Amino acid sequence: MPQSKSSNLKQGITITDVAKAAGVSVPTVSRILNNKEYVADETRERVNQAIKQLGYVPHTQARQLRGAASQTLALHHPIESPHELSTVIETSYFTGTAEAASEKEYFINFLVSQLTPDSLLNMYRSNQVDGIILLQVRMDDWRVNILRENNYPFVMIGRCSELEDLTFIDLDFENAMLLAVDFLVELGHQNIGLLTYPQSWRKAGIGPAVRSLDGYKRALDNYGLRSSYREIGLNSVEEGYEGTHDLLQENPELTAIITVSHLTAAGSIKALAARGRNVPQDCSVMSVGFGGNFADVVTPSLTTLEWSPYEISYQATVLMIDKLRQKDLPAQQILVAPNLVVRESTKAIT
Amino acid sequence: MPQSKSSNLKQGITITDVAKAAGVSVPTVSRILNNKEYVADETRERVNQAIKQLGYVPHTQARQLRGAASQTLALHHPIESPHELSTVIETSYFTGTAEAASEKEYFINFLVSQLTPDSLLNMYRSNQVDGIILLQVRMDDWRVNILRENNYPFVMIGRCSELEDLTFIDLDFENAMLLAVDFLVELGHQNIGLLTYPQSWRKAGIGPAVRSLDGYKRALDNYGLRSSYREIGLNSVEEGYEGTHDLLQENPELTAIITVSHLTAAGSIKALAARGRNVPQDCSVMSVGFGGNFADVVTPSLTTLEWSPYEISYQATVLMIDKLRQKDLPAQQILVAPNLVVRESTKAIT
DNA sequence: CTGAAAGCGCTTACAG
DNA sequence: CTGAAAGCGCTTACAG
Repeated sequence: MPQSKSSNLKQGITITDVAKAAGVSVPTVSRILNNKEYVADETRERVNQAIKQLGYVPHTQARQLRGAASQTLALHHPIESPHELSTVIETSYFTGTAEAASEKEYFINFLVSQLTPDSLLNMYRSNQVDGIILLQVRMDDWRVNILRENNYPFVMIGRCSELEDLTFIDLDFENAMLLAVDFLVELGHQNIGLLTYPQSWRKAGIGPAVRSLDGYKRALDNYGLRSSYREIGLNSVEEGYEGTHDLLQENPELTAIITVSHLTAAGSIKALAARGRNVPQDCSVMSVGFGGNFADVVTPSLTTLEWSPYEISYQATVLMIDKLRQKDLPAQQILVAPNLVVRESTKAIT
Repeated sequence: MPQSKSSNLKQGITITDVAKAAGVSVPTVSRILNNKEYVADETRERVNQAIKQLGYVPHTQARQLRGAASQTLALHHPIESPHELSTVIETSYFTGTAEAASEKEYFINFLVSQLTPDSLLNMYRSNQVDGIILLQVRMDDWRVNILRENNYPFVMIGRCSELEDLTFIDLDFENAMLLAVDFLVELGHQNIGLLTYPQSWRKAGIGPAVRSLDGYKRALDNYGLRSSYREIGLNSVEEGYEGTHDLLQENPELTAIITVSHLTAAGSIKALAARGRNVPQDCSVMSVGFGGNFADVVTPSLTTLEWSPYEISYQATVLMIDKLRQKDLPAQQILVAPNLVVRESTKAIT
């Protein structure tokens, strides 16, 4: 097929062309495009043939103009540097969201630019999005406050403190800690340490940080055990390494360590090795966090309590779309329990 | 602020409202919005005030309707199941692309649905996208063929065989293998094995698979060394584990193994340990692939030749946008060399 | 420097 | 069941 000049690329086939070719009016074509009733079968067929023959595709923006929705969602993680984003967000968040959106014929935008209250509202006002999925929600979150106030649709992955009428799906961190401690106690462990989220996160009211520590403390309380934890970074092996040294300095009796990321768990195992303690013979290590390939890469492979970011983001996206399509839907609030996957890094006390 | 009913949410402030408030005509507001010349300073100020006061934001779709571009890009990886996508694509691909697009005021869509020739063309015809960034390009790639034939703009991350007038950025796999072998030979290694991409990939003409093996063979030839490789999967520790056993079965003399993913490298180290060979004392292992946290998680930490998917996808997106903005730009063709990061898994022969 | 008019491609009432 | 008319929110020539 010979190529046409690039100048006439943009002016594609329009609905008018189709109408002409089929010998009908434009509204009739529109009706057929939108599967409305009251169209003669014979007409429908003629028009569909014209559509096929001309290779006609409706113009996305024109369809959205009639006061209609943009059919677009956005996913937002509040982080300053987009480059950093790669280290804190799982690929599966993107693919889960994209997949659900695609299935329901929505578009999805991933917001990476610094978002201000104004630019957030503008997303809605400019009809760029119909709804936004919020990640990394704080107990008191400005995004939630402003969207609620303006009555713009959104859902949270995570949750804030005032939840009335709000739709969210969250990982049940508190319960996860209870499960982790239960698991370890059952193996005979009595000295269980924790390497958890940074103190700054907890002070900033970031859910996982607050709830993980709460859950851990509560679990140890239940068993009458002594707590022993460090609040550290979670995105490097290094931090797990140092945190473990500090933890053992403070409490050398530890026979089990819980971490909140697979990276710090790896560091923990390395630090134990450096102190002549093999995992799992001399100390158990388990990680509470997102699944993925990390757990198998570590030696010994990591016992985990894990969530699937794919499933969660997929579900969040479905919640968002349901909410948009059914205005009167009551708020949905979902807490997801993690799956226990026992690998090699934990062992019963003998 | 009291909440309004959801029914009047959609009808936002329009350009007409602004024009009225400022006492000017609609085109005048439009000119100011678009920074055109010939506007009296006094008028401009009055209008800007009205805009601010009303919280006006232009309607995205309406702007795009005037025959204009959609200002939207898409990223496409050809995979059947979107769920699988999480395991083959790095987060940084998304964030690098999203960041570059955002900076240049483009939107970006990540295509996860099964794409057919028709749906691919429809993306352009419906004005959903102005251009597409292609991942995982095959030597003979139907997407490339069809887009080239229709003269629609695209860029590749990777490259096909017929490159005339095509813009791409690709990882230089062939050179990477030369560098890896150079590095190991310099450490005194003479028996260097390779765990590379699946044979099916190579047969399908997927670039990295073809070029990595070529590069490896050529490098060993240069040094007059014997080649010894296995074509395996690259997305699990397991496959590296078994591939290494097979490799050593065939050639027990190996003192160094190159892998093409950090996951298989981890498996390789585990397999060597199972055979009583410690890394790096008894055998060196190095991985040629994407950077990220994996390298540090592995014990011992992995020596790598690594690329940054963030940088590469960022750059690809810039190439795409440049191409769209400057129609007469000549094709850009960029080959990226990997960075050598020496960690603990390689060692000189003593 | 500014406004009246036309039009982008489509959909939605309204007649018939 | 189908078409003529109006309009979505904006931009682009064209006058003045």
